[in-house]
Amino acid sequence: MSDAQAVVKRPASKAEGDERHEAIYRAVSDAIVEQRLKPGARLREDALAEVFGISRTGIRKILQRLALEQLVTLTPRRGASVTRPTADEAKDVFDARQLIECGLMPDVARRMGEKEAAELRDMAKRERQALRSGQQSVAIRLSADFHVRLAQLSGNAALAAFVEQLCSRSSLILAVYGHPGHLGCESHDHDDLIGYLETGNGERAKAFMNRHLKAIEASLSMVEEEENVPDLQQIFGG
Amino acid sequence: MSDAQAVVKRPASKAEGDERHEAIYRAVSDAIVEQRLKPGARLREDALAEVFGISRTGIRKILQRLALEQLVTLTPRRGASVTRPTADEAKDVFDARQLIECGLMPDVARRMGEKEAAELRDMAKRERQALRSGQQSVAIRLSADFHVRLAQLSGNAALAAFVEQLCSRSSLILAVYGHPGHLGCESHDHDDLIGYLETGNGERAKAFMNRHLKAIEASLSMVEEEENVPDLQQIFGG
DNA sequence: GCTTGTTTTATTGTATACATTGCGCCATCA
DNA sequence: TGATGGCGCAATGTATACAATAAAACAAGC
Repeated sequence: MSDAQAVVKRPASKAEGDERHEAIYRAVSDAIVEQRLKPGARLREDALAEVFGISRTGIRKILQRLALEQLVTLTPRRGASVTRPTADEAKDVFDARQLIECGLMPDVARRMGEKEAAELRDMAKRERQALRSGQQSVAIRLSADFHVRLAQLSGNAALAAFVEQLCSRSSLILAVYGHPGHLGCESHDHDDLIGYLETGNGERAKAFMNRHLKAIEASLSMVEEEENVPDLQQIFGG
Repeated sequence: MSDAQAVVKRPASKAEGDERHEAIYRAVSDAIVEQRLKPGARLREDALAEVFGISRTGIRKILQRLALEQLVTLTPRRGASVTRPTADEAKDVFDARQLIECGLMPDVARRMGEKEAAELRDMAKRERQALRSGQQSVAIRLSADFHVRLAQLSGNAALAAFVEQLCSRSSLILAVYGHPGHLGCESHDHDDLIGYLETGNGERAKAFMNRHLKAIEASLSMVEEEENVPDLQQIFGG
């Protein structure tokens, strides 16, 4: 195998295509979760294609994936935009998180080791730091990552993937219904939770997670913003 | 507006494209869930494109959606094939169903009305009939539909969609690890469950669903079929 | 001046063509 | 006779070109 003359022209032509797509997907997904792309923002295919240096074909694939995860909304002939969750959807998402994340706590407590606890504590610490230094985007991301990592520790990949989706959607919900400057997760909540899990107290952790999520949901102001010109609609709708 | 000469050639060129895609998606999805496409079956883009009369572009979109739902596996440069679930995945799926479907039972019992009960009874009846008349594919589908409909009755769209995915995957799992001729759900189990739900006995229904799912999982023979020539792999892997 | 109809433009939907790559067939050699 | 290497084919990955359509800008009439 003569590897001296082999690949010189394009190191990205081989199998990096998939990696690149994955990277672009994460870039867009991160921007949405970190609320740098706000709900309602339009995502034009041409613009994305130019920014990331690939064709519209690849962009469409990524957009469809994001649409299936409910992070972007694909309107026929109108294109893609960051999803603006409705109040109903918000309730469903938090109810789902309550059922699943709480239900997972006993398993997590059972599988919790020193290494895992240390990793979680590090995440919680970085989240607090980001919050203190005013890096809201970073804090939001770390908070979501914390919940996702927790679900992953349960050992159930299917549920972990679903929790990941729910956390991403929660970020959108906070962007729409949350009070500005008030992040969902209280700064020390996550540390307290780690404590319960470390001691193997699954039921305690479950109850705490329940309160934790309820507190986040309660902090939202669920006001569906009314249509700008609803008068005509009401006339015909009534 | 002279509409006499306008559109004569193709009445399907307008907005039916989306409907058509949805129909094709369902056709493939149904074939997989009903086990007419067995795990491991290859799904060539050209072949599907020709069968359904659209271009590969549309087929790829559908294939990617199915891949995100874990019904088909997309191997780079190798194409699509019906997913063959591993034993680990099977365990995760059934654990997830246990947590979610059982957790939903109280809500379902609360929202259960006469109309809903009648609909469920009809589904259960048709399932029994299909089972008796040897229509295995129909029975499998109706059984999955029953569980999905149940989840929908909880009122939580996010969880219902997830349960739908899990049920589809369960069908694949049964195809691989189930005993031939022995369907997952016992014929009268679903009727019993409806009874508990009708009387608003959510906790009873929850416990019954728990046993029901456990019974299905227990009926599987979890033998991972070993690789044909694993010796070399083990030498290098170890 | 505001509304309505028309044209223009910009953006998405679809198909097809080309490049790339994995796989099977076949010849050759031990 | 069996294994190995090369070769051709078939299938996917990607980009681009063309068609369809909705939004917007603009003009005309009430």
